[in-house]
This record gives sequence, structure tokens and C-alpha cells, in this order.
Amino acid sequence: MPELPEVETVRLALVPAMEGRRIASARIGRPDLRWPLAPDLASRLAGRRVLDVRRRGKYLLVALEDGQTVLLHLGMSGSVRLHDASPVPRKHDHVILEITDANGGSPGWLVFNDPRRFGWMDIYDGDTHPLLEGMGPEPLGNGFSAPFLEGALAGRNGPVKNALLNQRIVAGIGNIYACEALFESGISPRRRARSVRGVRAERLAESVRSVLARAIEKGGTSLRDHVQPGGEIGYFAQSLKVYGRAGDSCLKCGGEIRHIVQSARSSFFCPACQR
DNA sequence: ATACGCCCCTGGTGGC
DNA sequence: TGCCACCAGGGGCGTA
Repeated sequence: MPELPEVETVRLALVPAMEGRRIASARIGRPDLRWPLAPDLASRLAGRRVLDVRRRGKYLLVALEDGQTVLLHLGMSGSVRLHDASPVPRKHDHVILEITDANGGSPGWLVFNDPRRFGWMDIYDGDTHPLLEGMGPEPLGNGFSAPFLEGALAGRNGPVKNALLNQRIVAGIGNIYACEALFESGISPRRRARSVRGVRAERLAESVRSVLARAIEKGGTSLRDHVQPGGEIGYFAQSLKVYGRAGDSCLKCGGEIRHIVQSARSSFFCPACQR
């Protein structure tokens, strides 16, 4: 489910709900997510004030007052919901946090729900976590540019689509936005990564940034289960130009959008417009 | 180092 | 209505 724009949308909702407030208590549903939750997770969270909520790629990072950081990945089907009243338990609620102000007042609840359990949560001390090391630059940050992208793709024989999904090359892009960025830049998902150079690299870098930024503005893409923490859906699905449009006509040339499978992921593209 | 296939898991959908 | 195959916003791991 969630790619960078959806995770960023979640982050924007969590900032006012968490920053400067306190995790009064934590309750764990089932701990066997992608990886087992730390046995002492609940006790390490309880009572801690939240300094800030950041994002790295598709990860949410919640910094606590005592130097610990909570790492949250939503996997394919994860969501975070905020509630004013104690929430009615739902299937697949895995972590429930009660959030109060510094004096214990105005309580709220945060619920991490994930049916498929491809997501996970961890807590660590210090600067970084093994899962964050080696991750590529933020596509909306200063470390990402056409020259960077060209360099990162150089020597790679696999399809450029696969390279865009590789979090070690650039962080946060998933299947939807990889397809969309390739369509907008007129590059075939099957093109060898190393052959994306010069003008093509410039167009691709610009399309990646542009499509992600526009998706954030629309609150992300809600296809099936993605919702924002307040329950709102994201509206970027209306702006998708190729993803999920197999058999429909290309918005640029009127030709037929095709569907292929690359590394067991669906790719959608226009064979005429994308070379 | 890179590339690929396999696996983790639940739920919704469409065909018969 | 029921059953079943197939598909889904991800990514780690083992193997060539």
C-alpha cells in the first residue's frame, strides 16, 4: 500500500497529534509482524514524550525524549488511525498507543492496524537502525538529482522499473509511482537502467519528484485500504495516468495501455509513448 | 556487487 | 451461494 506520499500524509497527521505529547500507555495486539516486536516495546514506549515525527523513505521515525526512536513501516496493508475516544478494537490492530498532553489530559489514541502483517515496528537507541543503512537519498531532498540518478543507474543491467523500486538506489518509490514517473518521462519500464542517461535521466528525475510532490498534495493514493489517520482517503488515484489502466487508452497518444509483469510486480505503460 | 525467484500474510474480486 | 484461483501501495533473504 503505502509509498512515500502515503507515508508522508500519515506523518503530517501525526505531527500535531504526537509532537510534544506523551505516550501514556502502549498495548500490543499480536507481536508476530514481519519481524517479532521487541518484547519490551510497550514498556519502553510508556511514559515517553514525543520530540518529533519524521520520515525516511517509507519509514516513519518517532523520536522520543530519552534518545530512543520508534521505527514504523506500513508494509503493504498497514494503516495508522487516530481516535479521540478509546477505539473499538478491530481485527488486525497490532499496536495501540494512548497519547496525552504532558499532564495526562486530553487523551487520544493511535492504532496501527495491518491485516497482512508485512509491516513492522521497532525501537532503537542512538542514531540509526540497520534497516535504514544503505538506503538511497530522499527523492524530494537535495541528494537526489539527474546526475545522481544517472550515476546510480550506471552499470545496472536490469530494467529501470526495478531500479526505481530498489530502496538502496532511491528511497520511497513504490509500484504506483514508479509506473507513473516512467510514463511521464516517456521511458519504458523495460529499458535497461544503465541506458537512462542525459536527457532521459533529467526527465526521469524531474518526473519522480513531480509525481511524488503532487501525490502528497492530494493526500496520497487510496486504492483499497489506504486511509489517512483521520479516516480520510487520498485523492491522487484520480490523477493516475497509467497505473491500473491496462486496456484503456493512453492519455497522450490514444494508444492502448499495456500490462506486463516485472519481478512479480505489475507494470503499466504505453508502448508508443515510452521508449 | 547484482539480479532474480521465493517467501511472508490476509482479504477482496471475478470466474465457474 | 460456494469454492477457488488470482491479485494487491513491500521487501528481506538465499542462490547463482
